[in-house]
Formats: sequence, C-alpha cells, structure tokens
Amino acid sequence: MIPITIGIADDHLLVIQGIKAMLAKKSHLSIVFAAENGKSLFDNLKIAQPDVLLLDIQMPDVSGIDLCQQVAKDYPSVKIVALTNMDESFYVKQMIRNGAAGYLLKNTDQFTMIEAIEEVMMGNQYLDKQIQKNLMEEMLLGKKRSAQQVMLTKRELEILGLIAKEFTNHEIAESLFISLRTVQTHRLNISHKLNAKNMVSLVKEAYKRGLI
Amino acid sequence: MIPITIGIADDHLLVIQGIKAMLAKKSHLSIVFAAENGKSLFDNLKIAQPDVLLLDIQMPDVSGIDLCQQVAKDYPSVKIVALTNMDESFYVKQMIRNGAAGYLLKNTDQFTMIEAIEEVMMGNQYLDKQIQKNLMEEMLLGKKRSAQQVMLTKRELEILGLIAKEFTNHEIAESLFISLRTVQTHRLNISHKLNAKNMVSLVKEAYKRGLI
DNA sequence: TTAAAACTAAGTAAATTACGTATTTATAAA
DNA sequence: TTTATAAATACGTAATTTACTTAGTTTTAA
Repeated sequence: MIPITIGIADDHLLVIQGIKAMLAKKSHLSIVFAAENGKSLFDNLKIAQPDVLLLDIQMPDVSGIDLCQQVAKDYPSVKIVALTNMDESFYVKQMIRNGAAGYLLKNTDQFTMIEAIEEVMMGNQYLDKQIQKNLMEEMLLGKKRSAQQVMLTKRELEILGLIAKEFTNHEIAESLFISLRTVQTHRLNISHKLNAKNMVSLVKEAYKRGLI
Repeated sequence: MIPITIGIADDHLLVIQGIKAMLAKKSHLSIVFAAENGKSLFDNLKIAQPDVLLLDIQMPDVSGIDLCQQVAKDYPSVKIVALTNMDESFYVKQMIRNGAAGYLLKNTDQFTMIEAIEEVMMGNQYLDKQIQKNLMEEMLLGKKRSAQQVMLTKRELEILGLIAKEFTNHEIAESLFISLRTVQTHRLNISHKLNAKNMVSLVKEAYKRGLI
C-alpha cells in the first residue's frame, strides 16, 4: 500500500484523538498535523501539504465552506474530505462545488474513514453511504428534503445572515446602502424560496446554513 | 490508584474513539461500555453500572438534560460527567440540578478529562475551567451572559415553544383557547424578559432552551 | 447579442408588534 | 384573614413589518 499523509482540522481535541485512534492501526497512514482552528490550519499547510485533509466544516473562527474553497484554491494537490454532522444534501453539494473530494459524517466508523481516504487518494470522490442514499432519493423521487437544495443568491444569503444577526430591515438597508423596500423584497423572496411561514422558519434555515 | 470503571454515551463514534484514546494510557481507568444513543445507554446501564458516566448532552433521540435526570434517578451511584459544546451557564446549572457531578467541554484535553473523572469519583464536583470562569464572572460582576437566568413562567415557556414551532399568534390563541390579544401580551412579555429585539432573538432563545 | 437571473424599488392592504393600562385569579406573607 | 405579589388574561392605539404585485436596471451566461 502506498503511504498517505494526512492533515486534520477540527476544533475538538476529542475528535482529533478519535481520528488518530481510528487511523493508528494502519501503518501506511501517517498524520502530519492536527489543527484546531482555521489559522493554525493555514500555518500548517504552509509548512507541509498532506495528501489528504480531513476538514471539519464547523469551526469557530471560519465558515467551513469558505475554508474548503480557499484550501482547494491555494493547495490544489491536497484532497479534502469534509467531516461534519450535517447530512443535508445542500451542504454536500456546496462542499463538493468548493473543492471537497469526500464527505463523511462525524458518526463514521474507521473502516469508512479509511475507505474514504483511500478513494480520494486515488482521485475518486467519496460520499458517506447515508449521504449517497439521501442524494439518490432526492434525485429519483424528486423528494426535496425540506428546502436545502433551494439556492439563495449571494445577496439573499447576505441578508439572511444579517437577519440572523438580529438586524432590523432598517439596519440592513443602512449597512448595505440599499433602500428599505429592497430589503423587504429580498426578505420576501427568501421567505418564498424557503417556503417560510414566518421569521421563525427563516432563523431555523439560517441555523441550518451555519449563518448563526 | 483505585480502579475506576467508565461508561460513555455519545452518538459520535469519533468522539467515543477519542475518549478511549485519551483514557487508554491510564491503566486504572477501564471503559465498560460505549452507547451511541439513549436506548443503548439504558440497556447498558441495566447490565453494568460504571463508576463514572461520560454523557454527551446532545444526542439524537433524547434531550440530554432529561437523560441526565433519569440516569441520576435510576442509578444514583453513577457519577455523571456532562460532555458538551455548550458553555452557557444556563445549561451548566440545569445539568448540575439534574444530577451531573461534572461538566466538560468537548474541546477538553486528556489531562482535564482524567482530572474530572478522578474528582467526581472522590465525590467532588468538577467544572471545566472555562465554565468556572464564566460562572464566577457572572456571579461577581452580575454580568448576565445573555438572558439564561431569566425565568419564564410556564405559560410563557409554552408559548415560546409554540412560536418556535412556527405557530402564528392566531394559531397559538386557538390551540390554547385564549384570545389573540393575550398571546400578543405574553409574547411581548417574553421579549421584554429576554431583552429580545425581535423574533430572531426569541427563536435563538428557544434553541438555547432546547425548545427546538 | 439576447435571454435569463439578480438586484433594485415602490404601492397598497393586511398582519404583527410595541407600549400602556387593566381585570381576574392564584399564591404566599403578614 | 387580609394583603401583597405574581401570573394569566385582555384591549386601544400607534408604529412597524409582511404579503402580494409590478417593474426598472444591472449582471451573467448561452
């Protein structure tokens, strides 16, 4: 078996330990660094680029989706395997678009994890079985698992983010230099896209999308 | 050192592995089971009661706070150490009241974890350093870290719950057999108590209180 | 270079929220 | 037992937000 070097980025020491434990038995896998935040990740990447990066998408200092994009851009040779709790197909698509080669759930076992690492190392994509099933279901049955696959535009996402930060429409208008009416329109469009009855659904959606 | 038996309840295999890895070096600590959900936890407890139970409070099938209470009630000899990401003092208090002897954050290191296990084993309480600091700050400076300690009345909580379930004021009024105006008043009172600017804060608070 | 999508904006009606005030029950204290 | 106190109930009115529609302008993609 060819040796594979692995980098880990996760803000929980426990999870890092867990990954190390899972991979310890395989001598061809060697962990070259474990970063606990976005900054540390880039510091480490500057020094050494692992073959595979196991990347938690919920880190405290940065959005995982942005992080993924940047790593993929700056270090295209590093294969990224996203590691997260979120089994929404919305996220998966987003991550894949942003350069992730694999997508694992945090309740994964070691066999799956090793399989994923070896697959992406060979240049293939690897998706968690459960995720695959969800995606298939969605495709075949046209079953939209809630509104995840609804794409919000950049502006809409921005505004949803501000709503989630408890900005009033007025404040949003001011900070984006647009009229109050425009904010209202955007907000209404977002509500329609998400099939939201009221603010509550919006906030929940913002949670789902990691804006809070 | 006296031997200590340990049970783990966490829905993430990765975290379970991490804990095992962290505790592996200490020969006086032995892990007797690892449960991945609430049901499995109780099945295991029926068979063997560990000295210390490391309990994740965010499990898929049950609320951790309820889980803690029930374990503490059914198995009073088991010392519970809560394991979570939530550093809100609100939770800590809640967990302690419900029978937890210790409270650790998930980004804890092995030294802290072992220290916590040994402390609760001796009958003492153990709180994560960061948590301790927060609690102290709150006590001394009267600094309310958001509105956790604000008590909502039963009715108010009920209504907050319905709001979080995306009921409109109208629907709430109907389902509780009270007038629309009363619902509005309750809602307003809740907002005031929680210092909420708008719906968003309410929903966030509902999240914090586990109503969603 | 078109066509489509995104961003911008407003008119008008309906719904919700803010704030003040007030009555009726429970509940605890004197 | 009477009296505070808190909780649950309810309304009037003003302010704000949301719903629904329509539409001009700018980007983006085919």
